[in-house]
Amino acid sequence: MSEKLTVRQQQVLDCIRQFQNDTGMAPTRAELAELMGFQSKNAASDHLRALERKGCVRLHNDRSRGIQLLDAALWPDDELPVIGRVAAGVPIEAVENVERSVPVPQGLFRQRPTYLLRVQGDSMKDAGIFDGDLIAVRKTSVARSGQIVVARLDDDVTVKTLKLSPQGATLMPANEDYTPIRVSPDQLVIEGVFVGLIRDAV
Amino acid sequence: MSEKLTVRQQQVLDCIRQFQNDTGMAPTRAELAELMGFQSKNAASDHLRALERKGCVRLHNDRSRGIQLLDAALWPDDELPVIGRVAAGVPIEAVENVERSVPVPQGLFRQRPTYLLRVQGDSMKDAGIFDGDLIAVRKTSVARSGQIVVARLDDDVTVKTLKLSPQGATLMPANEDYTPIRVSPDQLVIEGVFVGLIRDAV
DNA sequence: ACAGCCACTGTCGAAATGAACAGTGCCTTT
DNA sequence: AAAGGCACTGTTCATTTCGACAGTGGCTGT
Repeated sequence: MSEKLTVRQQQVLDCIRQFQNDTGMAPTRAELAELMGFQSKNAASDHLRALERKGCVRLHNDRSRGIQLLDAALWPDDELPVIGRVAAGVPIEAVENVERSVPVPQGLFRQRPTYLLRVQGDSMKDAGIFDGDLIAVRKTSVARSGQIVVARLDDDVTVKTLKLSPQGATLMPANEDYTPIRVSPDQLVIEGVFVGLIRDAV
Repeated sequence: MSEKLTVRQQQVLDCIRQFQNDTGMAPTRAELAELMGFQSKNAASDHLRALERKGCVRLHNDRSRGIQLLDAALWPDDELPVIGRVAAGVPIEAVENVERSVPVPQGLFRQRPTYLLRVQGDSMKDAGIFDGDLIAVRKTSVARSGQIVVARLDDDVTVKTLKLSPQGATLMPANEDYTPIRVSPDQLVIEGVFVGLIRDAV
């Protein structure tokens, strides 16, 4: 996107955000200078111009407190694809699999998901993951023991809790009607890790 | 919440919110008058004073654009408040209860939620609602049997499945360690219905 | 060495803004 | 019938606020 901010500029931006959070309005140049400890209001002006140039902020000419935070630019909420049924042998993110797409704002989940996956079956119901739920998945090929992962097993995509032990890897369901699946490391392909869940009530 | 607004006052409030959404700042009295079609900016001033008196807005003296939208009026288009701990006796949406706010895009849930509620306890774990989850709640005072509702019982807020029968209402937990709660209709206050869920993995 | 960015101090005038004062007419409640 | 809230018009005035101009010193890349 735009240029990187200097440390000072980031501080100024945070300061503006804080002020706006507290008072519901943007600071004037004088207030900003006061908050940042500047002797001159022009220091604030300079910073604002820099922030505008770098695309973080929009300044409305001749309007008091005319500082509009362009957080949309900083935190773009892109549309994430919803992966429905995954066809055998096809990469999980292939277009054929995309059911629709949903806007997911930055910050909704602490870890940014790469895509959403429509859950099929209730093998994870004791972990609160139900048939039809959307799970937010961060694409990665490594996972720690205990994480809920999206794994591919012989062209089949499944969601399970990963257990790693000296004896090998196990994919644990969270439903007593299902049995754990032992896998050899070379057979197991991690597609991503579970970072969140979205459920839509009927 | 405080006093009811007149139609005109509601229009003014909406106008302010719209302006703030578009420009990132509150309107001046002159701008507000222009937007509302007033010939005199004092008309805007009068409305602002009324809105302040009714608790919808806070006016910062002698500060330009010093209009701070309060509580319910504040909640911008797609930012929903997250209600954390609910203090006894306090309306559920009171500012004191708001933990933070989270952007929730239109269309993420089929029914638009009014707010998000942080779940405490695991009384609904068999329904896939876990401790710490955020549930999306649509504010309403009526609910159908079988819906998951947010109910208030003697200053206590609880999430349960509502069962209505000729004998009365029952709040059903989804966890065998908890027992159903029978309530008389006059004792039961429905705060809203469950329309969705957001979970953030650690 | 010199240009260019960064991070400031200090001053000034013009435009933007809030707030107070003085009215009007229409309601509703008492 | 009087009182009070609501919804405005119209005006003036003190402040606030922005934006432009004039400088300083440090640091970085070329």
